[in-house]
Amino acid sequence: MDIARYEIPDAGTPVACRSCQARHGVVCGALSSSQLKELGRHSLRRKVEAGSEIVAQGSESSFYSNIMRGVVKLCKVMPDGRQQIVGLQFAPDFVGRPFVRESTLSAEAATDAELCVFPRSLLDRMIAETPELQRSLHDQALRELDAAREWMLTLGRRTAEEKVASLLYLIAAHAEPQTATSTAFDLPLSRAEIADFLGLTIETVSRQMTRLRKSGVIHIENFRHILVPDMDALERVSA
Amino acid sequence: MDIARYEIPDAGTPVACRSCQARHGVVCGALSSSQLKELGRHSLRRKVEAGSEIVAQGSESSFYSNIMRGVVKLCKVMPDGRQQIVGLQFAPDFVGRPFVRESTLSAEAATDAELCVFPRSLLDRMIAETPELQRSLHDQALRELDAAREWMLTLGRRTAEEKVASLLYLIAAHAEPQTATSTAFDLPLSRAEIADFLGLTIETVSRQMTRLRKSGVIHIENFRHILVPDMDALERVSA
DNA sequence: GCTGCGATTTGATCCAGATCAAACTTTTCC
DNA sequence: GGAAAAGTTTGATCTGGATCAAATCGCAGC
Repeated sequence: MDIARYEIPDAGTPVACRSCQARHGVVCGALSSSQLKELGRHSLRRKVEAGSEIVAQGSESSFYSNIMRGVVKLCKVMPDGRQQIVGLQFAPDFVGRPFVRESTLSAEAATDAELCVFPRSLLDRMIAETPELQRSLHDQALRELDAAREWMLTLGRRTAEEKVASLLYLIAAHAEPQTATSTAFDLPLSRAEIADFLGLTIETVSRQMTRLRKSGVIHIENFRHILVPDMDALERVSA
Repeated sequence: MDIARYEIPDAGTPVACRSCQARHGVVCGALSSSQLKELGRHSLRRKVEAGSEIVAQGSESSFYSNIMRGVVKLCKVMPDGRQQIVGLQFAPDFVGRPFVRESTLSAEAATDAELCVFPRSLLDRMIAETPELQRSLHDQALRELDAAREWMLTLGRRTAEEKVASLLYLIAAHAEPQTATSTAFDLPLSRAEIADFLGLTIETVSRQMTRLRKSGVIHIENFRHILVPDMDALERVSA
């Protein structure tokens, strides 16, 4: 198999993926060392900047990726332009839809990110040969399904304030805690993206952020940097 | 393994599951005939009536099921009683959350239904031994994930009328078509359940149903029986 | 057939969040 | 360093769907 055949525009350095060889992650944690080596030979480390599309909605993708660093948003767009973010993925998640070529959603880097990109055909073969890998991907799919259903509850039944608090809580839970109770992080999403995640408008998101700030549940610095002095308090307002 | 150990209250007739032996379905289609026989020996055919709970939110379930007949709704409830239906499952879907014992949602029969119930420990062993079964369940999980994400778009970005039309379209798509364009079916959900699926109130659901009826997109008989003369028209108003 | 009850529809009013509009803040790029 | 552009906040007003209230329908039980 020749890596050039799989080269994608602006694909980055064709080096074996060190992080994969460290066996972390949904895919690489489930592979034997010879499989890791083979995957490494056909992988491209690719830096993508915030906003660039990884997979387009409606397109057929010949690639899967592992997220090495950064945040990826999964997005659905209606013909008239209405838009909904249907998932957020963090390192070391796997990006791609096994078994179906055509994507019903787009994947886009929400922050600057680093991916390990490899050909679909190769991983599909490894999935078929490696029950442990199938299990690992099955497990990720089930975790994503749990998360999606939790978000359905948020979208359908929570108020605007609860929605914003829930999203902040979700993101904070992926950041390093500062102390036992407090956490600080940079929001990976703009107000517009938050609105698209929560089924709100940017104005409503902004107003609810202000509300949370005035009530002391969060501190905001420079729009993007958030400090949560007490995670329990944030959880409480997210209902 | 003794089936009595797994007996559940009011569990129904302990007969081998004929339909499973016919190899249809997510689970049974992936098993060898000896596995089918073993699963059959430990299965209970169980009739459940509309409204009865199959798995309770927050409980630990020792059972999985296959849906033989009927519709099952997956539901999340907030401490204050707000409620969201997060999935509908039809025969021959598999019901249960592999790998995690505690359920974060409840499963409830939406219509009178018939299930094939069997012990978690047995299927977990078969999953570990049978890549084909893992694959089949992985595939169902991914289909459910696609569906969940489609509903996130509906919940977040569609209007009340589009929501109601989308749900009718979804259910109609599971019914036998009458002619090339028209379909008739009995709604498996009450107005209250529809509201809980769509993040609306029963009054809004009722008004939108009336609206769709007055515009000729659907005909309603006896509250529950729906005729869709033109599926394309219904799809159009669901945006 | 009458009665009572749950499910549904219909009507009147209210309000959370959308929309429209403008100011302000930060970043980008000459 | 300054101007334009992009992102965010704030304010005024509107509206789709919620809430409150009542009538109607269909069915189970007597």
